[in-house]
Formats: sequence, structure tokens, C-alpha cells
Amino acid sequence: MEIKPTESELEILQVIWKKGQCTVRDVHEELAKNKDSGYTTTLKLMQIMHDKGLVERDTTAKTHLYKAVITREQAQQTALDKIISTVFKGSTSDLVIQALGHHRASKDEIDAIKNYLEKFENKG
Amino acid sequence: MEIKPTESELEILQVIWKKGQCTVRDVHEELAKNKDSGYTTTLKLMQIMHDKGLVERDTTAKTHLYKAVITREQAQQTALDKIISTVFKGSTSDLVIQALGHHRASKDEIDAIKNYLEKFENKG
DNA sequence: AAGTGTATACGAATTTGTTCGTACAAATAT
DNA sequence: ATATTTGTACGAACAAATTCGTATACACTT
Repeated sequence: MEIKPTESELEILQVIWKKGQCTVRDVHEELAKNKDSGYTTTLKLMQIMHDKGLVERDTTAKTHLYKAVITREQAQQTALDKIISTVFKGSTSDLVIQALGHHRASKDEIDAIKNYLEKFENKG
Repeated sequence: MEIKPTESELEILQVIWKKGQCTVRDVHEELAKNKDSGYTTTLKLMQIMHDKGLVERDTTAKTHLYKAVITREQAQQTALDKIISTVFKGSTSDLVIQALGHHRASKDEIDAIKNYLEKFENKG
């Protein structure tokens, strides 16, 4: 079964991925930098995420500790799969070229990609 | 102003991009291959898309003809922007590498990308 | 002219996602 | 000990997206 995080859930996951284990307050304070919604909103969302199995939590202490169940890589993969099939007609290279064309990558980034391609080709 | 197509709207746009100009029935029949929802559902969605300015239509004949207002490229860009910022920490190269790693590109595709990178580097 | 098929329009139910208020428990400060 | 702060739980309002039923118009057959 596929668990696809919603928009808001992704925002929360980002914080958890970045910080590791988090309290609701940790997450809320981080989110508060960019948007303003109430604390209980964040709490509720994290509870829903727990129901869905997106996060797990340690409830031994009064203040619960949350951590992500899905990895950032899994979420990346899910997101890629979706847009490759919905807007890129299934073509990975179309996506790559479009990405490189519009989101100016730095020299280092380009080198990283080239290295990757070399390795790739040697294997294939 | 940003017009972000929803999930279902993207499915419809795909059909229109592929076929060019479409009637509601054209689109509905194409969608029907993969999912089953009623004809009026597709109709309603396309009417909403028209309200939002995602498609325009020729209503001179009884059966209206729809065509896309936004291009596939624009939709690709919007989709990329979103996932790069939400799951790839803003890193284009992360996205590219992840994409290449999991969605086996063909030799030709890889060559296309390498060519692209060469050109790119000569400019930068 | 009446019946059938195919079209649009559109209100409304349903579902999914987001937001918050309020209740209540536990820890901390006065 | 009492008040304040900090936490969870949870129902419910609200919003957005999806789905469909029904009304109605028009063209085509019989």
C-alpha cells in the first residue's frame, strides 16, 4: 500500500528529516518561521500522520517524541514517480534536462552529475 | 498568478496535450481506460478548468472543443519547482541523481543528458 | 410528432485536507 | 495549595476537490 503524504504532511516530514526526532513543539516552531497556524493544528496533523503510519512516536514521557517512518529518499522516489508519469510522459531524461535547464545547478552539482553518469555507463 | 492544476486536472491535461484539441467525450473515453468515473464528472472538471483558465474552449458547435492554455512545459516546471523545494531540499542535482538512479534511463537518454551537460558547461 | 441519443449546465452530496476551540492531565512556579 | 504553563485528545467548522444526479436543449431516427 502506498502512503502518500499530503502537502502539509510533507512540510512536517521535512522538519523531522532535518532534525531527526522531534516534539510537536519542535516542528511547530520550525513551521512558524514560514507560516502562521496554531500549535494544535500541527499537533493534529502529526496525530493524523501517526494514524496513517507516516510517523511513529514514543509516548513514554508526557511530551511525545516523533520520528519519520518513511525516509526522505522514499518520499523523493514517490514524488518523482508521480511527476514522471503525470507530466513527463514517462521520460526520465526529459525530466533531467528540464530540471537542469531551469534550476541553474552549480559547477559542483554538474560535476557530481557527470561523475554519476560515468559510473553509470561503466556499469551498464 | 499561479494556476496549479490539481491531480485530476493533470490527468485531463495529459489527454489534451497528447491529442491536441478534445471534446469532453474524447477525454472521458481516454480516462475511462484507467479509472471509472462518470461522464458528467469529467465534464464538470473540464468546466471548472475552464473557469480557472486552464483550458479554453470553442463553443460555436453544440459539442464544445477544448484545448490547453498552459503548456506541458509549464506544468513540468511547476511540478519540478514544487518537489525540488519540498523533498529535495532545493537541490537540483539531488533530484537528477535520484531520478537517474531509480528510473533506468536508456543509453540514448544518458547520452542526451551528457550532451546537454557539455553544452551547459561551455556556456557557464 | 414522438422517441432516442448525446450534449451542456449546475446544484448538491461526498470525500479529503486543514484549522482551530475546548477539555482535561501533568508539571512547574508562586 | 493554587495558579500558570505546557502538553495531548478530539470534535467540529471550514475549505477544496471530486463525484454524480437531474434538468434541459438539440439533432437524428422512425
